[in-house]
Amino acid sequence: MITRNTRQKVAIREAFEEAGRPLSTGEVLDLAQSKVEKLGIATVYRNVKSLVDEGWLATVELPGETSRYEIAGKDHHHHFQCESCSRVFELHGCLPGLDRLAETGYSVRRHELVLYGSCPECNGNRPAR
Amino acid sequence: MITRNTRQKVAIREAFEEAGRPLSTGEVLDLAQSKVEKLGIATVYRNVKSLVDEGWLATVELPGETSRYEIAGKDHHHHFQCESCSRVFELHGCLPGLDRLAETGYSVRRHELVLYGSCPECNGNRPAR
DNA sequence: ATAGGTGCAAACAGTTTGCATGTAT
DNA sequence: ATACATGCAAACTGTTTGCACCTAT
Repeated sequence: MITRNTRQKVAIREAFEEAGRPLSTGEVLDLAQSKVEKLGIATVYRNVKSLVDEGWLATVELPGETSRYEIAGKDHHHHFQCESCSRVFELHGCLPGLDRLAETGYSVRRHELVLYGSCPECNGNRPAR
Repeated sequence: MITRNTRQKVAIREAFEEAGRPLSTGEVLDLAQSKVEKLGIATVYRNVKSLVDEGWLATVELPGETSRYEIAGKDHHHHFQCESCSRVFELHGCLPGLDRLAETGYSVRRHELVLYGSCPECNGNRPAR
């Protein structure tokens, strides 16, 4: 499928590049609306979906949370969610042996790990925002 | 709050006891409806909530999935979701050092780990259902 | 008898879709 | 020029709530 470079799609891509962390559709809307006044939520959903289809974005699913999206192509990693500001951050690396937690009979294909706590900003270390 | 032992609440508790694995509200409805014909989904939600409040159930949140609920009081553990039948199973134990994945500045309070793959039944080992 | 629970339908939030209009190409 | 994208509103799904009726105590 041919994909046009509309103002809204550019703004959405920039939102991710500038945020440097996984974003929810709501966060994308907020961030991109500062560049495209009348941006609608449906357009955010449609563009995020097409960016995922194009392989430019990857979906980040979190327990009990609305999906986040991050720029694709990164190595295997997991995420951290701040219990105070709800923002999601990328962690690096993983631990070996996680898949061994399953008993005989189960075949494990992948895993997801999420850490929760307080992010550096909410922790007191420079609330920049 | 006083809590009555209605037919529907008893049926819901039994659904969990008989299933032996975390259940979604939809699964609870299906299972409990075989005992209480006209059970409504709102009643399931209300009873599940009150069982959680009473401490009899614990909420199990999974990435990109609707919440499951399990009988409370178990030791720290994680879950397995079958990618074929979508059912969720309980794993036992955990691995040390998971929280070390966070960089300096983050304070980790807890974590969630979910393994994905194929459950024993879907794996071929006796599709009992 | 009566406070609390149930069932149904309406209300809600997040997400998706239909359609007339707008716009990259 | 025209096929694809947008914005708005309606539709959908999972969950919650209002309300008249029901029932465990």
